[in-house]
Amino acid sequence: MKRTFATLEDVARAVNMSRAQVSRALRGDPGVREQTRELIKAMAHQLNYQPNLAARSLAESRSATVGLIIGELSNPFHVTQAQAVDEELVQQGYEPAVSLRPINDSSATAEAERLLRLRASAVILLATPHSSEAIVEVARHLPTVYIGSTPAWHRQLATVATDDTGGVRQAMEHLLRLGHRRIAHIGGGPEASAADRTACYLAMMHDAGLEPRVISGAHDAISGWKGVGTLFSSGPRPTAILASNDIIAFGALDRLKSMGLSVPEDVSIVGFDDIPDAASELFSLSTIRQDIGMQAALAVKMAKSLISGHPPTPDRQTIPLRLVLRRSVAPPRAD
Amino acid sequence: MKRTFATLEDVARAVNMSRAQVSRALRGDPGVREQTRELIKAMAHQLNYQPNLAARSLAESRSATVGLIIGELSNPFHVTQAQAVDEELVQQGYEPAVSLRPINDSSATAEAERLLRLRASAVILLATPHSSEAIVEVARHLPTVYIGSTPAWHRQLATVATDDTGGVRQAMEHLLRLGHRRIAHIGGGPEASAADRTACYLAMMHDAGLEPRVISGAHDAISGWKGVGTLFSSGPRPTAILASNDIIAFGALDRLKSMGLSVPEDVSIVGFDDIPDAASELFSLSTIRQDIGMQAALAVKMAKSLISGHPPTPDRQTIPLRLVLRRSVAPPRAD
DNA sequence: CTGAAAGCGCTAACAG
DNA sequence: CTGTTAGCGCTTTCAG
Repeated sequence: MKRTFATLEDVARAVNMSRAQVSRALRGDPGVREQTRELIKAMAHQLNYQPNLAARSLAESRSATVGLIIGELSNPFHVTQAQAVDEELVQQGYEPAVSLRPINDSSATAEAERLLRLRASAVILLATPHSSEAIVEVARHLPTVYIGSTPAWHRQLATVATDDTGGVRQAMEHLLRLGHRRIAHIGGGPEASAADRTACYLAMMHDAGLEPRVISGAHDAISGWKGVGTLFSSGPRPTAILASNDIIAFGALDRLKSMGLSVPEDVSIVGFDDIPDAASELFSLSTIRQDIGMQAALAVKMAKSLISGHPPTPDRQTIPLRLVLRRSVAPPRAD
Repeated sequence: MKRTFATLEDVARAVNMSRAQVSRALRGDPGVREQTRELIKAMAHQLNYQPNLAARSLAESRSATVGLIIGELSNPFHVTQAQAVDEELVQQGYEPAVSLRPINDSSATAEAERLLRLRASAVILLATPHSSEAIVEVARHLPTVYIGSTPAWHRQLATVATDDTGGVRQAMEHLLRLGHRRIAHIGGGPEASAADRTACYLAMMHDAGLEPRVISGAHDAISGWKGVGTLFSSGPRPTAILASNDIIAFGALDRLKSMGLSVPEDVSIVGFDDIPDAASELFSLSTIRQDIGMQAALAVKMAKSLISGHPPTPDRQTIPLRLVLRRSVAPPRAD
């Protein structure tokens, strides 16, 4: 079953021309008579010619491959982000090399070396690895764009950061303006994004002269579920909950419903990320939207600069966020 | 910033030997003195040598690349499946080329050609594309393993099928044995897997002399949510619901809770797939487990046969399913 | 066990 | 506009 492919040589012979000319014609190089190009293209098609990308990158001694490493595949936000970056990469003529293997601080080097073997010209890191050291370690190997909240610097590294603080601020201001006073927060794990959100929540509560209430968990549904359990089992009941991400919010929403509480009448709730399901009738979750398309476009643009050897300036850009209001938020019940 | 890499030549020169021998040593070819190999390896490491995979596959005129195309990235089941296949592929020495772009019947050819350019030696299709024609179309291009329920045949195609019927049968038998009589079904879309599940449900209800009740939707949460709305707004209330997959079940569960109904006291519910969240406290969903590891291993094994030119026999194997009982199922309330 | 030589399929630099 | 000539970095005979 070993198939053999048509080569440039085959096409060249068939049209009685040189390999070089065929190559030029097929790649859209200007120096080819239009008529010739048509002929060549037709023959290539007829012979079922597909360029051998390995040969090409060997000859060009560079490759269009850009690695794409995804944080948590179990997090729909990361998956959506990955799709956006992938699409942008393809659009810009790159060949994404996606890795589904979870990468942690210690496997980062191994993954980078894998990309080196593929002669990837850059890598885009989605919210992973967690530590700045590990991020820098990757950047030491090849041009790197990191999308996430962890601060890290290296001459071969550019960062697309999320304005976690600005996002939380918008959400909190809205809740406060509506009259909420007992606002609780269910936080994510130790990653920078979660930590930043929690820190901003605390600061805002403090500034408003209110008593903060933080439940810490991870960026998953069960944390939201448990968090609500804890929040409503003792102490004053919150009238609003700020979740560190949408998944937590979903878990929280679920628990509230099974406790017979309704949203937003009894409790308002705000998430973070605006993942696809947030807009669904099922949740109709107010949340802080991350503009994934903008992130992706910026990340690829930065990768391009890095590849060309001109690190982008600034090497860290922050994408603004905005609050999207849906049915999960209302003024507190007058009581 | 154009980095240049150490080549085999560089290492060879450094140890005063030929490229050929260095190549052999590094790849673990037997014909090398152990001491020499050590020396070479050390030098390669010191020079930070990373083999150029493009050059290798060009020289070998074959590549270790295997494409992996994922059905719906928004479906956690598919994502988990993809990770399992990816891991198995790596374990077997292949280089997965994952595609995040959604593939439909018409883009199938384009995607196959992309893989051809990469000289991928095979492709693994996860529940996509939907039609047998499109699946066969891919197989016409390169050795293909399809994991899913759509029946399709081609000499270069092997299938890992799910025993949808067996799975539904187990679930239904269990519900019937517990005494449920009003069992409703919320179905998925037109794909083969969903259709097979629905067909089996209908057959089982018929055999038991019971009145079937089918709500059709898609394999997403909102379908479950809406389905429950419909089921409980008119007609006799079901005591059990068989969902075509776990996501539908989650949506259903959610709606039931907000309607003040409790699971399993008021309604039992069974899903399909056993995605990671099903086991969570949050849902504790009884479901039909697909053994993802077994699927992945079989798929890669089949790919291997196909690549070596010996199509596996049989070319379609079915993975058995089993019912996993959790808290979402109980006997019907005596009324 | 080791080396020399011949490509794999493509692009690039230089002539016409 | 088109052809010729060199490689890109690696594996693979085929000789020693």
